[in-house]
Amino acid sequence: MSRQEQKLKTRQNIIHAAFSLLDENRSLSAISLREVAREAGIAPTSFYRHFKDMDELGLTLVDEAGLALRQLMRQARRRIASGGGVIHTSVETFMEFIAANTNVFRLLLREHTGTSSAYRLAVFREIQHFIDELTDYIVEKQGVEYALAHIQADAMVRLVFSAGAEALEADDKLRGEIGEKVKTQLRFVQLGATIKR
Amino acid sequence: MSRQEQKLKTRQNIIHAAFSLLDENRSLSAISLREVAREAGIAPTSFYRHFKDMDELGLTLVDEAGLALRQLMRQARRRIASGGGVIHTSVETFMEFIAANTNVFRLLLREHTGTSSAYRLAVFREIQHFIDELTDYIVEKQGVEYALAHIQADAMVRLVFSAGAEALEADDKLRGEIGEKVKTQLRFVQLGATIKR
DNA sequence: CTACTTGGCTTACAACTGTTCGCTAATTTA
DNA sequence: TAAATTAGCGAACAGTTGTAAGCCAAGTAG
Repeated sequence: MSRQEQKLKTRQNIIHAAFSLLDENRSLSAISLREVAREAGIAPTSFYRHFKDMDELGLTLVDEAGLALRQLMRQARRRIASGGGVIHTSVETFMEFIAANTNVFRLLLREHTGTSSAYRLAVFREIQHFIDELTDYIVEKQGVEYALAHIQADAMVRLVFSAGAEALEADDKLRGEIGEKVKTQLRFVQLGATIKR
Repeated sequence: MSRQEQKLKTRQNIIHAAFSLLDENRSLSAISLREVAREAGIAPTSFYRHFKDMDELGLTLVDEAGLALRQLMRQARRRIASGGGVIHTSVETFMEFIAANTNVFRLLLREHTGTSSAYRLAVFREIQHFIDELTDYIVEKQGVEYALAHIQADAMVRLVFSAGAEALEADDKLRGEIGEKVKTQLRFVQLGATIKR
């Protein structure tokens, strides 16, 4: 294994270790450099060969989470194209994402209202990107004017993220109910935004 | 000053000190017992004369915040009774609350998705109470059936809290825009929930 | 007046933190 | 092959943390 390869692998070990520490009781600001190093199987001082400090690692994790979010969007669009209601399919896809990437979603959710303004901003940007894409979709498919579509998309994304937060703590049965509830709420928003007045 | 009075006063000093430490960069889990003691002007060990540990103090703070939230509701109802649109008045009242009790709202928001499940549950209950009250109001005023009213209230509260989170980081001008946006979103939800189908 | 209770203090300790320094061993470059 | 680079390590540092033990002084109860 070449030097570069080895270094990259260790770097990914660190990232993976950090994610695994972000369970339901820990936020980025609550995990220590030494803990991450321990979990990654390296000496504390070796951490510095890969990241300047914990903040730099944290921003990297937020980036990774944002990447996962964008993949989620693409997957949802693929599914919608192959039939099925838009709201239904989107919510189902989102709920599956949360179940499969719990700690990734938890990171976004927690740091969105967390103690580091840099993290907050980074997460905010990722969510904004999410809203923008949905806005374009609504303009295209529903023929709503842009400003209104943006407000609609904003509401929808907020409701879905909020439902996701609730789902994080719920068991399978409850998750199903949460999914149905948020679908109803999204339909309310859609109806309210497109109704002739 | 009697012994009881003195003790109560110190206890409130501690609570006040804790709130003042909960600025934009600190959560409950990020403030230490010693810090609170320092800010309250007592020795670290004296803290134990009033609270078993930081968790007990934290739950007390959440309770206090919940109390403030209920006062907010009462104030909003009073204002609505004396005229003005329901959505408009509610959002304005809420935004004023955030401006005047920033750290209190921040506490609720942060611990809602925070690292302590006890705090999360406590905040969750306060918000649920908020939703229940709004549900009753909707049933009474709009004549919507209970289940539907609850879903509507749930969506509205989530949107308002989410807007509040955004407002926390915004300046006055942006806060105004956020207020207008969430009003529009609430009207969407209301329209969508009450429309004849 | 005396005895008791108790809020607050000082001292102390072990655990943990981030970070500096200098070394080693192995890959890469010349 | 010789020289240079560098990922990783161990030891050590000063700082912070929560909390235990014991003392004191002042309010309270008899």
